[in-house]
Amino acid sequence: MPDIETAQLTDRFMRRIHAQLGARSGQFDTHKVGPSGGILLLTLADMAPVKMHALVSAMRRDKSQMTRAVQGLEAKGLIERQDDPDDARVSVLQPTPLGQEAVLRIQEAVAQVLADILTPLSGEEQETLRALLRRL
Amino acid sequence: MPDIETAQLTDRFMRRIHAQLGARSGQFDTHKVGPSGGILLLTLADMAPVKMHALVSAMRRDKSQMTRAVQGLEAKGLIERQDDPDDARVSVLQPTPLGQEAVLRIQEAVAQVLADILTPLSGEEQETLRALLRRL
DNA sequence: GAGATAAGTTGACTTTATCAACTATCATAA
DNA sequence: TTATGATAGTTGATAAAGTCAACTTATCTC
Repeated sequence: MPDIETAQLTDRFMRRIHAQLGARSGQFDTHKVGPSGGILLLTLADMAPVKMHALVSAMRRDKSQMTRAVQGLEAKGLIERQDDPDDARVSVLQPTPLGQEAVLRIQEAVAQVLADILTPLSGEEQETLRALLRRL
Repeated sequence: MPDIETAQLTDRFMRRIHAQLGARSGQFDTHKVGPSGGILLLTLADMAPVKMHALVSAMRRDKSQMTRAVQGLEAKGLIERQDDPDDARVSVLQPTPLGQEAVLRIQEAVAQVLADILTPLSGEEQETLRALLRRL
């Protein structure tokens, strides 16, 4: 009884979110951070102040990719980095006020899209889904 | 109560599957179809015989991308296409015997990875997760 | 202090995704 | 029945993400 379906379903789910966000990106992605930069920014804001390697493992991205993504957000003035006083190797990241505004807009858009996609499920079921995913 | 988390969790989940499959791809991806070609092949086999546009909407990919992916699998001798007698525009796809073997190997690998990642959940919970995703 | 390890960065490259234009076929309705 | 519009698939060009290895600088451990 091999479970392939879960992977396929998850893939589809992700694609739907992605597609719907793309469709309305003009309305909220005022800084053109794109889907990848978007989730990064949200997660970063959520964890701020956060060190890069923490983000890398939290988001399961390659560190080289993270470097470039962070540089992008930094160049747009959405986040800023400080040196960690305890360890000269690490950068500590956090959103700028401008970044915070962007976060709010993106959050709202994502929440809306998600609410939209999740409508087939009751509130309770949505919570169940979240809870299950959280445990993985 | 904006739900951002579900998107983040799903993203992470997908990345984990992806990473673990990549790690052992040498053991099962004998035709180098890659992750994208892999899921495509599985889905295709699952729906076979299937028309391209059906695959496009089932997998939520761009049709141009689908064209190229299909050409790739075809060039590797894993799938074959026939003309639909009822409509000269459409191609009907299905795996070749060689493709079938590949499907089995990939299925096994995906199932294994998934079983691995889903261990924190009980069998019942895994089924719940699948059921919820299926309804989206 | 001498490796061994970790945090980031950079470079080169592959894989996916996106978007518009185009061909060929089919569907319909005046 | 033919003009019009839609659909299936292909191609081209380009952009966005991901991957992998090499490298620098700093920290840790013995």
